[in-house]
Amino acid sequence: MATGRTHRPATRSRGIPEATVARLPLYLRALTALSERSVPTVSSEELATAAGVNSAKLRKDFSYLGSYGTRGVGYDVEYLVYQISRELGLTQDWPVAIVGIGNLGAALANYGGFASRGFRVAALIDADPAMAGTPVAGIAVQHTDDLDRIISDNGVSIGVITTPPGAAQQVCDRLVAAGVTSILNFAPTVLSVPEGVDVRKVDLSIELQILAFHEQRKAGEDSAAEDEGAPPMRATPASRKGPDGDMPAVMPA
Amino acid sequence: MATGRTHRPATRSRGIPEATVARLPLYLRALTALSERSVPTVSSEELATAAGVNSAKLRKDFSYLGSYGTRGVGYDVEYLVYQISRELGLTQDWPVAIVGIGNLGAALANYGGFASRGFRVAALIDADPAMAGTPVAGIAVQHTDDLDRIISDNGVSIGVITTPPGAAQQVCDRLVAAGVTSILNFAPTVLSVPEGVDVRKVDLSIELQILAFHEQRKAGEDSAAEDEGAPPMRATPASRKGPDGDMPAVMPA
DNA sequence: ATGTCTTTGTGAACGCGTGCACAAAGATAG
DNA sequence: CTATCTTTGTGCACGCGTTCACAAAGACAT
Ligand SMILES: NC(=O)c1ccc[n+]([C@@H]2O[C@H](COP(=O)([O-])OP(=O)(O)OC[C@H]3O[C@@H](n4cnc5c(N)ncnc54)[C@H](O)[C@@H]3O)[C@@H](O)[C@H]2O)c1
Ligand SMILES: NC(=O)c1ccc[n+]([C@@H]2O[C@H](COP(=O)([O-])OP(=O)(O)OC[C@H]3O[C@@H](n4cnc5c(N)ncnc54)[C@H](O)[C@@H]3O)[C@@H](O)[C@H]2O)c1
Repeated sequence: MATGRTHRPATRSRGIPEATVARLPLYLRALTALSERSVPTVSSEELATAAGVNSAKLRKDFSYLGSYGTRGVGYDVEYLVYQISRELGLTQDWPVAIVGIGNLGAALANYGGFASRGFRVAALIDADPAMAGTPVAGIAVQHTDDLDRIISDNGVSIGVITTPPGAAQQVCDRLVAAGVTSILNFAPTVLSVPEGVDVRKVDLSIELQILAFHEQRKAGEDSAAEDEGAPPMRATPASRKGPDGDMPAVMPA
Repeated sequence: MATGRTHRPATRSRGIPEATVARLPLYLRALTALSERSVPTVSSEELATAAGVNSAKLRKDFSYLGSYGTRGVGYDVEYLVYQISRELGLTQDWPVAIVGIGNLGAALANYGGFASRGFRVAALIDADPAMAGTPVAGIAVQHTDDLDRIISDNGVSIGVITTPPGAAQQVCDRLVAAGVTSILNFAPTVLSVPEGVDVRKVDLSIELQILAFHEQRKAGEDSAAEDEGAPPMRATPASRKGPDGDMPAVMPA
């Protein structure tokens, strides 16, 4: 088992804070909408409202990219769209491979907004031999055996994992070995990757649990002193187990 | 149009930091796996590795919940599973409604891990009349017209939005009006909600763009001085400006 | 009971992100 | 050209989150 980094070391890329990078797509989306309405310029206040952020934060974010605004006027929409697109690397084409074409993988493959910004679904890969050749979203599913070649041939550097949790680490290792350096992981698994590989995870279950936490707090504020059930002192509280298992799948021994 | 909060004011719930809350599900998942292997106790070091975090961070996180560890030994797995579950509100049942049963909505409805931790898909709602009555994942899809009643009848407080972006705000407003106070939004839209309503967003496009940014950086490190294409210098000189009339496009009127 | 050894719980320092508040910059009018 | 007005760009302070490092706490052996 590879002793890889689990956490990316807060790269602080070229002076642009990570938090800012995460907001750039938000600005870009709002700006694109303005562009489509042929709005020539926009103030930081207006744009901030559209993006749902503080205007000072937005100005500071833009200041990391350079001084693209005009005082007294605002920002030129088209110019800013171009600059942010370039900064995010959206002016070039990014071939993406999706591994695990089940419910979620198929939905992603069918997703139109996927390809709208330079991201192109270059390959669909699944371990099920029965799926090989079957077209999903107009693309024939290919078998895992050829993963290495598929990644190389298409120059894929971004991989999307939508396999069951138990297979995620293995798939991840193979993707990385084949040359993938960025992974978007939908499986509820902590992935270990070598230095230099970025992993971002999308975890529906975690999101819901965070919501539930706050939800419980809201409900508990009124009925303050609520009796708690007896905490099991060293007992088995009938742990409910999911059908999916939700296996973290990290560390075998 | 309601002037709702877009940002939750960093509630700082009962002294537990938001960052800690976001990690609790991660710990819970690792602990559940240990529990299924009948591992009785675990040290902060081991658990931290399994969850992919720093051990000091984990201990500090747990310290917010109370002193549940034993020095020299570690943490009792079962007990900790129970405590975290209770803290997250997972000991109770959370009926969830999914609105917009398309590619993504159907995938979510079919997702088993959804129901594995107290979250129960109570209703599927869509605006398409043709879908009304059609069973998806064993549940009949209901029409948007009955949204209000469906939410009330099932006591739904958590709503999931998987409609097209244009419909998201409207659906959100109706959900909130019906009593929903937590929303998980998959549509690429900035939602406005009144105070007291939590919104979390899952945005695939943003994740990919963040990956692309770092990917570009990695690639550009070697081929440093790359010539940029001609940036479009100021398209329209802008005669007419909409100071307040031009709405930023994200929120449909 | 005493000593040793392991691991927790936390004080303290540090760095990052956020938001205020304002001076500088430029547009626009007279 | 000068005055006024708008909006950017940023210095600064503050709070949150992270991490180090270690004393205290308990288990376990003798
Ligand atoms: N469906 C959802 O809404 C949803 C939501 C959140 C998270 N997830 C997670 O996403 C993942 C996929 O979910 P799903 O509902 O699509 O599951 P699924 O069972 O429908 O699809 C999984 C697919 O992966 C393929 N697969 C299995 N092992 C593989 C391997 N080693 N290499 C390549 N392909 C392999 C299977 O053949 C199958 O087609 C799971 O980890 C799940 O926990 C799903
Ligand atoms: N499919 C994906 O993988 C994916 C990924 C990321 C984001 N998204 C986003 O998720 C959303 C849904 O994506 P999708 O691919 O499932 O789209 P889809 O078109 O397949 O499904 C949308 C569904 O919403 C229903 N709908 C439309 N207006 C409605 C309304 N007012 N009330 C209730 N239902 C309504 C439609 O009838 C349809 O069934 C979109 O906003 C999309 O941008 C999808």
